[in-house]
Amino acid sequence: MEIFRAPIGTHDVLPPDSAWWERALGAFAQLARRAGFGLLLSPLFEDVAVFDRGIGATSDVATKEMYVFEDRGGRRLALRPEGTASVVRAFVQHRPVVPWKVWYATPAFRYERPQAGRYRQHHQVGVEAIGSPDPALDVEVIALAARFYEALGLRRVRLLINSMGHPECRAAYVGVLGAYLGEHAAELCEEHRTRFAESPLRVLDCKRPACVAVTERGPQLPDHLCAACREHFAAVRSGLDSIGIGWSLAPRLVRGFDYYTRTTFEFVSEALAAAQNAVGGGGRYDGLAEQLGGPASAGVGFGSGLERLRLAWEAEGHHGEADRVDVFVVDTTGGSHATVLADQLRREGLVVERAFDQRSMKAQMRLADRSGAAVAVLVGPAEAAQGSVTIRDLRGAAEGAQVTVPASELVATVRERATER
RNA sequence: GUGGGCGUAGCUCAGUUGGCUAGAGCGCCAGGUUGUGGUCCUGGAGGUCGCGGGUUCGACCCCCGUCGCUCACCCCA
Repeated sequence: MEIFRAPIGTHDVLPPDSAWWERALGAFAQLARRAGFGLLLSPLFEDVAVFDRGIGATSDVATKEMYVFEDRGGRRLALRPEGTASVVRAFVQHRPVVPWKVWYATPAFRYERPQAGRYRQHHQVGVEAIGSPDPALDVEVIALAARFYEALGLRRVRLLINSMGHPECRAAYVGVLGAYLGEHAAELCEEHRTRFAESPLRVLDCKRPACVAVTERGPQLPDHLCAACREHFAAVRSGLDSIGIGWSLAPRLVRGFDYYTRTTFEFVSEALAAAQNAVGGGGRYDGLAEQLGGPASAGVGFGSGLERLRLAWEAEGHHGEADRVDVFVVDTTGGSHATVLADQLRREGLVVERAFDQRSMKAQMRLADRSGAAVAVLVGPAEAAQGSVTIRDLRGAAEGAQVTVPASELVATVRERATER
């Protein structure tokens, strides 16, 4: 019999590692709600065109990394490769009151060769705010991301920001950049030497030393913005300053999706190797809703990869903690008392574990110890006969001490002893 | 899609120039006399040596293929 494995590039997250995921998702949900973002649930797959038109039919993600399939009705669908396009599609479909602020947590799929920090299915949390060009919204979105990383305990995450302008001023810049690259074509890397004209902006993103040397001396995006875009960008930066969020200007930061306008940003972890150091990113996409058939609507958002965040978190020296157990019920009379006692204690809000399969007392005590429980509640023939329970401290100063009390005093006694640590 | 490294118990790995019923540590299970965990001691379960083919008297060890894992490039979270 063949043993099945998770498909290539995918992975299971099991306890105790999954405890970190619970904390991360919980922290994100709380921050998003505090900032007025509501949860959006949307389908994992969409008409391929949503992504083609959304993230740009020429981007790598759309051309060679999408999980495209046909359903039984002949519809061409794709598993979502990122979060934003689906949200904007939902916006266009439902036309909610603006600004529409939503958060999401979702898997994302990209058909590419897996490596460290890169998977075929990864998971993102993010927010989108659609319907307003106000730079205060850019600030709110970026701040949410920054506070999220802080909440996770990440200290070595840096914010890089840039502005790509609106379509007109960007087009003007692309013209200037293209001309400049043409003059220095011979100095570019092998790939871009002949291909720079197809997409001059992509050259800015090239990490090869040759291209970096040329582009860092060339015309810079922020210097070619129109007055309105310049003003918007300045407002975003001063907004970040006003709440103490540090940033670095990254004039050559051009993100992989075609929909970005004006503000673009990326959070990178200094604890991770440069190849996969981006833990989150986003920006404005003021033309995207229109692209998907909706009204002209500004929008801004970000997404963050949970696997990357976990890697960064570990690289910063954090380590996982097991799920906490408050009480372990040991029952040597067959297990029926444990059923009743565990239920009673759980209804009191305590985290309660117990043994199964009628194991020996020694085995149950060993499990109790390994569970990390503060106290064990023991029921044997003697307790069962007299309607009492024995409560034993498993850790702390009183470790090893135990008392036998009437069953009616179970909750009070456990509370008193379990909360000491 | 291209290239490098690796594939032996649940996990981390040993396994001598191919040759006795394939090992260790950890983990797991059970004991160490009277109902009580952590340390210690003893014992036990658990492996088609990724899979298929080839060379050989004989292969975990050599050759070929294949699948998988991993790292890198591209790009991204």
